[in-house]
Amino acid sequence: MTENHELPKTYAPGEFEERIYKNWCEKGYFTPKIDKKKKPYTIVIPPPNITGQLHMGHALDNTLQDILIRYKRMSGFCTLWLPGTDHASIATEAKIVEAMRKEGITKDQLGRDGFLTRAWAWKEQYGGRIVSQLKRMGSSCDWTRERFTMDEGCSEAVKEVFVRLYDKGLIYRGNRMVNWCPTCVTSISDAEVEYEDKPGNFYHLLYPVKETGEMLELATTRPETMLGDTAVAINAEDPRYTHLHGCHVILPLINKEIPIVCDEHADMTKGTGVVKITPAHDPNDYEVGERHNLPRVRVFTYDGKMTGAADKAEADLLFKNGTAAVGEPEVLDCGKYAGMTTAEARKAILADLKEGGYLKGVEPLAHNVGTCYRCHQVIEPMISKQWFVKMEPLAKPAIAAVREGRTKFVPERFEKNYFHWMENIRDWCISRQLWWGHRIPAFYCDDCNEIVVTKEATATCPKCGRAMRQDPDTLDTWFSSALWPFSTLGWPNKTEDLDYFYPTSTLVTGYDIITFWVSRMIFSALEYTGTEPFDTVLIHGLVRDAQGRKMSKSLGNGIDPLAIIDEYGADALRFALATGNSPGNDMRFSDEKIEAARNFANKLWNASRFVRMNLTIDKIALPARDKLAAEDKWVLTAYNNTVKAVRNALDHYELGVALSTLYDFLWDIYCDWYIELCKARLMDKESEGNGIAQQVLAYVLVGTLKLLHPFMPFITEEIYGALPHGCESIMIDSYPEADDSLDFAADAAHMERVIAAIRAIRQRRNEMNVVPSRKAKVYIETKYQESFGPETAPFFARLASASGLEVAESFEGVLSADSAVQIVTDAATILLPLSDIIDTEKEKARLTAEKQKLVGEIERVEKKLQNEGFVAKAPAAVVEAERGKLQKYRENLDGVVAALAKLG
RNA sequence: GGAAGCAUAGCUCAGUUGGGAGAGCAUCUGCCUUACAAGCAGAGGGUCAUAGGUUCGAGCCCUAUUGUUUCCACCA
Repeated sequence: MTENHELPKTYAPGEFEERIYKNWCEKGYFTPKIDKKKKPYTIVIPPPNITGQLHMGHALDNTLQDILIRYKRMSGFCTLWLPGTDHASIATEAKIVEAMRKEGITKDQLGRDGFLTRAWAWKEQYGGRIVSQLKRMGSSCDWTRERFTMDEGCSEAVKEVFVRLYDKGLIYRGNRMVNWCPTCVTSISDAEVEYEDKPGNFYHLLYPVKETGEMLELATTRPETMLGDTAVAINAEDPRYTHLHGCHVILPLINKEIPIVCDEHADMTKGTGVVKITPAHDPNDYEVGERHNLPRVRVFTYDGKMTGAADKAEADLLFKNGTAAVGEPEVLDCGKYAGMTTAEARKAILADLKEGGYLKGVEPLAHNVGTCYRCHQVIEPMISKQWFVKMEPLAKPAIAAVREGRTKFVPERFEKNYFHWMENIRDWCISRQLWWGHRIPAFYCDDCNEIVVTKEATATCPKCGRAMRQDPDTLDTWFSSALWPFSTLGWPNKTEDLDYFYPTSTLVTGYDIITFWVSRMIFSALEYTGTEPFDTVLIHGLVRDAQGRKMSKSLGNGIDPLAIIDEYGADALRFALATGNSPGNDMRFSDEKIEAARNFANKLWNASRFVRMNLTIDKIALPARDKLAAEDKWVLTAYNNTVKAVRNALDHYELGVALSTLYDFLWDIYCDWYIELCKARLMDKESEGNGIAQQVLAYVLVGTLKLLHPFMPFITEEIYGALPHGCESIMIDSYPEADDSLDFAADAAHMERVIAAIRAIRQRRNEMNVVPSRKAKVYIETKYQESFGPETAPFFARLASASGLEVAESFEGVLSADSAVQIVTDAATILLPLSDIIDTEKEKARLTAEKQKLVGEIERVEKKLQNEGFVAKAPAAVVEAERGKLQKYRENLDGVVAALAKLG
């Protein structure tokens, strides 16, 4: 036990948060010692991007994780919260390229090695920033185990997985339709495409039919793709076009003959029922092309321009020397359009179509177009040679794991999202045309087209012995994130950490990355480790601004968590994020919320200061039960109920509920009532009661601090250190457990009567505008005289402006009705001799109104109790509670009737 | 087109086995009552979106409707 210290007068979190965090680190509290006798509890952090700064989403995510991990640590688990960061390939590369652009340097000028050197320097510079920001939040991560998705171990795991999947036939390379971002110059996966509504036009074109000479009308939103058309489709059932089966159209502008095919894709109910087919630049058309064996003609370059002679020559060479892979598209020399951007080409082509009489009309049309989730530019469907993961065999066990409850989502409804995605899954495009990331471990022989996939850094051709060339592409950043729960614990090696801490316990993340990340971790873990990666996925929502808008850079409405910490303290920030937050729901962050949080911290601080000031004991030990006063038993009962409620809420991931339970207990029960009730005993230094009050005050306070510690780690540690304490730090002390020997429900009822009387007196005095400085004697007529013993007199004096207390069965003949205000509760009638301000008529009216109300209540309850269905079917406890209510109402009514009778 | 969430006090939101609705902020009244004015004591304010249903009993469960948000798919 360290020496107790005084608490400064004002709550100033800036004074102690940093010191406390440093001490925790130095003591090594965050680093678990593997103990086979203890149960492990593991959380792996969702690794923030190295490009990032801490934002409110991180703050929420990490607050929730820290609450769980601290709760479990104090509950005796061997806890590991494993931190780390993500290389975020496309996001980081984009930032570095942008920085280089400002210096006038391009990637090609720098070269791959030069670029990577620069990227690692970037990582060194910015990667640590977010870590130090997490520390300011109070996150109790084990920093000795910090990882990075591109560190040696994680990279090893990535290679291992790639090779295994390739050998198993679950990774393949092929020409497929992919989402292509011409701005980032890379493919992106389906999950990375975001659809946005953009205004556009519907262009009605006319294609001449070769055999009949008629003009066939069709509509398109993207006329610039027409040069790549290799067919026109109609529906076989469409009576309008039966005569065209087997015919051809002449593609305008380039006079190319292409067939009319019958395909289900052509929808008779839409437009003219005719659709142009561009297999190289539209996913649906691609499939039509597959079904009808149509040629694929590419007309766009990978950086968003129209193809020209050089592009055609390059592609033709592949076909000529036989190195073109299956599905390789032909390339068109777009002639006069070559080199134009797609936007320029659209304009030029439309002008030419119009001139040739091939443009029938234009109508405006708002439509949804896919955009890149990083740069928000329109994505271009392209045929491209990429690496894919075959998803179906991997998805099946992942679906079963959740369906069978081996991994649970909280709240459960997110399972539906998960199933929907998993059950409709398409193969995962994992190659990216980027440099920053895990390079694909595939090697090619330029001579004999041999492919070798290996974990080695180099390869020689097994056929001709020539040195092989490594694939220049890197892997989707989520490929390494998918391995995070086990790669960080040492997999594929059999490490002690992996053996003990894996599978992990809880994953905490936002609903926005369930498909990107959570689902991929689940199928990856099942495939490689044979077990699900975590027991429970706790999903939280987004943090929005005070108006409910998403926080975003473009709106400029982001709130910086670090600025909040500077102004209000990390505990206040954590409180504001945790309180009222329910799983899966978005929340708003506002000044009012953070101020309320800070006020609560201040309340706790001052209550503790008060207790500390009055403390002369140096060890906390609950006094013998028979020494306890009624108010002690009352507060201990409430405290014990709070322990139960908080633990129950935490065990069900209802962190917000747990916190508001603590808020209510600390503020309403402990501060507003119990401390006030103790003041009399505390002032009387000589009495036995003084020591008793100290003990109970301290016991309940320290217990409450421990309950609060996971939510507000700094302030609770600081106060704990100033009070008699059992451990060198609150964070390694034990979390309170319910103790039913502290349940004094029967004795607490006495206190409830006193409190009800005090409340009634205050209310009456307030209504009558009696200032607190005017004291009045309190006469209590009651049949519960043992509840209002002489020891309660100071309560009335202090809390109800009483100048004295008299208790009797009746004061008939002592006080007349017009000389005292009559206040009726169910346990007592209270008389206040405030004769000069009594208005008898008003008193009558008030009591009559009360009587009416009580009669109504009694009728309602009686009716309920006479209902046979209710008495027979409702639980006994509910029926009993109703009977209790009825009795209270009746007692209350008797009092009111008697009071009225006295008034005449 | 498919799915999900939300709709409760003026505002922001809690309300988990269905048993007479709560908090914070705001408003009004009165208090420097020696821990705290970032506070204390009180007050007002709600057909729990609408319409049905199940039940002895519905804010909570079921159905439909309206408004709103989000996700997924598609839009030639």
